[in-house]
Amino acid sequence: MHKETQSLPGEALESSDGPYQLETFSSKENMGYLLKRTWSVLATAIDQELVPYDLTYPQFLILVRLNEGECSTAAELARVICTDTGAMTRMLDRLESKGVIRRVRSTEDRRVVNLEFTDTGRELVEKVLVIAVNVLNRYFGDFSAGEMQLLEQLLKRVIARGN
Amino acid sequence: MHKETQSLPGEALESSDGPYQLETFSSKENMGYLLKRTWSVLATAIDQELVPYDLTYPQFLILVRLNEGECSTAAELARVICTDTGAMTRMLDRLESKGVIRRVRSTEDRRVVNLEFTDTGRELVEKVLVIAVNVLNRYFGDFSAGEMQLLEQLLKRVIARGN
DNA sequence: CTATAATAGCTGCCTAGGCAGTTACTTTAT
DNA sequence: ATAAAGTAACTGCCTAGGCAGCTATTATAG
Repeated sequence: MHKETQSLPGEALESSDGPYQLETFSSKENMGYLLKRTWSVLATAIDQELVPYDLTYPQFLILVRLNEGECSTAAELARVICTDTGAMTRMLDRLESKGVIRRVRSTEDRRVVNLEFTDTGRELVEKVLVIAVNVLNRYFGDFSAGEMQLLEQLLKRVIARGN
Repeated sequence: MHKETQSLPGEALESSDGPYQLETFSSKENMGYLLKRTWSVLATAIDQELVPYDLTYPQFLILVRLNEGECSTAAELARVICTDTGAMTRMLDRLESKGVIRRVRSTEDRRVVNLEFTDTGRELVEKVLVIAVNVLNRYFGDFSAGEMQLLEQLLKRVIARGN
């Protein structure tokens, strides 16, 4: 069952006013498409520059989070990255098999596995962080501080609606 | 090999001015993260509303493109969706096995396979189009026309830089 | 006309995320 | 103290996209 729309009796189930209308909806002009494309441009650019380091963009994101120190377990990472623990387990498998992180079972709470950088992992983060910053600057280089702030606020309004 | 940065000799390989700096970079404040989250909010909302129709958001996007009539083959869809033909083949496999589209080998150019809606497929698009419009309106409902236009322009500037 | 290039669709192999279920452990509530 | 609830990590099964390579067909260049 899908959500009831508060339409007039006999009307089609469109209703809901806002910027979009059924008749003028375009698959290449709507915000969903534009957001996906924009993100995709950044992600593929970063991905390409990470190839020499044998890292993907999603893998890079994990390393950055670990490096910031607010997360040290799979469950915490899953929460901040907004993914599930199952996906995270496999993500960490890949990073562990690449030798950039290590799993260390906690002694205080034996359910949790603490994550640590290996030496190569720690060196790697420093190097690849620069890449992400440079790519972002390449694509947002001609944005003024005001424009950055504006874009940020508009996006955060949407995010806030989705919890 | 990664791109050369035009840094001063002896300097770290940061350089490249723009909104972001290595020291202040935050994994949860940068535009890459915000764009991903924003898109994700919309995508999961639409995905959830599509569950009763046994469709996913990516599948929905294909149906909308076919419905708009500018694409009728896998290669054309792959181009406009910005994916590869391999992924598209499998996407269409799923849609065909669900009985919403049909593959019809072309007689003019025997390499191409033309895509057609089945009757159930055609009915389905009409119904689910409303859903996407309503979700977009739900998340952008309090955006003024000017704000929509502004957001659109900012995003398009980034997209334009990535070809 | 024929060799070459380009194109359409497909396949295998990889990363990656969503969902449901499982096991081991810990917290809480009675 | 024990039962119930919650939590961490993991697994299997699904959709989905990126990349490389393949075949059949068509277009192009000499």
